[in-house]
Amino acid sequence: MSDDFETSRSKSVTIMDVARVSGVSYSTVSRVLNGFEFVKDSTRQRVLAAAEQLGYVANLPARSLAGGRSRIIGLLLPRLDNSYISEIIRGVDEVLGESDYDLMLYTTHRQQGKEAVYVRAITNRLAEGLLLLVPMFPSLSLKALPSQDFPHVLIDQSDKTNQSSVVYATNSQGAYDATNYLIGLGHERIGFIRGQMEIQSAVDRLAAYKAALADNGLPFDETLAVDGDFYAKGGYAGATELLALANRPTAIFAANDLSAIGAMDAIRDHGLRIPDDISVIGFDDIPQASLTYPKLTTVRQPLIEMGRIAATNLLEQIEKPGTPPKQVTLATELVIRDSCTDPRRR
Amino acid sequence: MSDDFETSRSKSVTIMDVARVSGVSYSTVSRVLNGFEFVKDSTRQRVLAAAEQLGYVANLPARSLAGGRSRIIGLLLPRLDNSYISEIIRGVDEVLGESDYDLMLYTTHRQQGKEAVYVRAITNRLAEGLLLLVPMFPSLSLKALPSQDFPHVLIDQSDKTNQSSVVYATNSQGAYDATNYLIGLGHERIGFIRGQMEIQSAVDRLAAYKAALADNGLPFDETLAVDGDFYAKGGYAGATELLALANRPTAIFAANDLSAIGAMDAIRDHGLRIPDDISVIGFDDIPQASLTYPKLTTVRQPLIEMGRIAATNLLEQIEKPGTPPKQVTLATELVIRDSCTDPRRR
DNA sequence: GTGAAAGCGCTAACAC
DNA sequence: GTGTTAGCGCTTTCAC
Repeated sequence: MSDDFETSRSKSVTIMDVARVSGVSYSTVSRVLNGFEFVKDSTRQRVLAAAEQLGYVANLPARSLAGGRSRIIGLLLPRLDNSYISEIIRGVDEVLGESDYDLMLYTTHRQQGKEAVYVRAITNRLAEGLLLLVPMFPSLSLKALPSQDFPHVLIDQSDKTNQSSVVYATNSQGAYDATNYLIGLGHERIGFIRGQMEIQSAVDRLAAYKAALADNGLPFDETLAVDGDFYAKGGYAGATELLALANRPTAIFAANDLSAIGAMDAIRDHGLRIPDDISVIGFDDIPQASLTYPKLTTVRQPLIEMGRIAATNLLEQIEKPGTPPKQVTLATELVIRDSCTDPRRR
Repeated sequence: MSDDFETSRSKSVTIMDVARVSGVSYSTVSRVLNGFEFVKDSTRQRVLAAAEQLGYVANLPARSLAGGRSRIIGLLLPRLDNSYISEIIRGVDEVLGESDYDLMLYTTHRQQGKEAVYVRAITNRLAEGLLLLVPMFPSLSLKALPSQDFPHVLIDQSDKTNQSSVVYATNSQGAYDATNYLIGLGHERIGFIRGQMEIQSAVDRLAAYKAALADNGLPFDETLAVDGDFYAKGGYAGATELLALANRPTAIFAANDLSAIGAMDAIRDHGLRIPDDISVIGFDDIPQASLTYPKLTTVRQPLIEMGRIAATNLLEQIEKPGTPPKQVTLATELVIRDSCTDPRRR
């Protein structure tokens, strides 16, 4: 009974306990635990042994508060409900798994605009670095950093100021390639389902679509570019709008794969075949893209790699203060599968 | 310049600052910030205004250390690389998003066996509660808890001791239903691709497969139950093994959808058609399952719901200490799509 | 090399 | 109702 009480309720072991057992002062224990160099080897061994024996585990809050390293990095993102984000997280996690940093995950949910509050909470002695996947208004988050020097990386964002490390993909080139591919196939009326236009990649992709049209001497028809939201639902609605057009398009370029998947559903619900009646192309190449039927042709964005690079860069900033911000832009790649064909073939 | 310095480098604002500005002691500030009742309304207003004006943000480590609420809950899981896990996380996140708890995500990666260390680190004043998605050796993690009373929930795990809150699905019933369905279709030689047998659900599913066979007077053929790993790779290998059999099965029941997807690839690579030549059924109903071609028939496990229930239960334990552990088992459901058919039809 | 002591920002008795 | 005070467990000068 009393034994039970001891085991379950006894306060956790602190450096004081380790100090007592190993017969040194607790500041020496702290030194050993932090890998401080100037400690006699025999003392070090003794302390380590005592810590091991006692099952010592550092109290992170105490360490953080005292100005030590928390070994926590924060990841701020809007939500978790799509695999575009999951893929990026995986990349981050892979890198963190090899280092010994832990991940604090913050999702802002619908609390849009709350980013600044989160940023301040995370950076307030909690995390040593921050990964920002804030598609909407990155500058708001940036301004909330305690200083421009606070280690941070913006993911899927390009930077106009060169003040922050960023990881981005060639959204413009990718969207240009996709449009060009469709045009090359023989399409002249290409619908475009937009992403959320508050997001930079959505803007870039739409602009590139227009540019490709123009470069090929094709007119930009306002009615062919419809609203979307980067989700299947918006893709469905957008495609439905497009299909209702008197002179409907022979191909649809959805701003991302999720929209494309929604669009495919809408097309099927209208009794049309893909790609025979209408071609569909997406963007991102999320894992689902290769499983759809027909398999979705899309523009691959190296999501895992983006997460990995962002994390690697962040750790570098943390380990080597003063490392200048780095802007990385990764290449996208057109992945041709089965959802597009020559419109004249039908 | 000096202004810049001020904004970016100045120490973060603490309750001391708020106290000074609002002209009260800092313990009063603490009271107001913690929603303590016995504070004069006018003081409360003054403090709140000062906090707002100064842009005060709580220092979490300090609060935790002082014994206050960290409002962090930990989620310990093996890895992030499949949507089974992503779905559960989404459920957790949904609930947390409505409360004001934040999520600390720990992935043990390959560091198998390290769970205990993580558990102790997380529970050591850092998090107020812990969600455990530790398929392998749950008891190891459980033993590392500071006490049995520490708020925690085991996800996708059933509990023999009734000491912990758990959320599980009816794996046995689900696997039984799947096997029965195949038998009802007319299959007599049904291959089974196992999951990792250190995991309880893998064991449950295999046992139920055997039970269904027996209940239908069908023999259990050892060579028909092959190794798998709950991933596409293992599913591919398992199916390949099955297809090489002299008297190969007419249907394959894969222990989860990822394995089933791998199996489908193997089947196609062997030049066979699904479901005409061979039927395939999975387990989980991850988002990809409805996108495969043909669409995968599977046993649906309510993953998001499991995450949601686990989080809800955890918060309840935190808010109302003394709440007894709760064992929740959710129903699985056979989702019939297009990957299975009558073997005599071919 | 190692110990002593201050303090990180906050909560929670305890006074008044 | 509100102020005073003692820690929470740790890092980090500063002595010796």
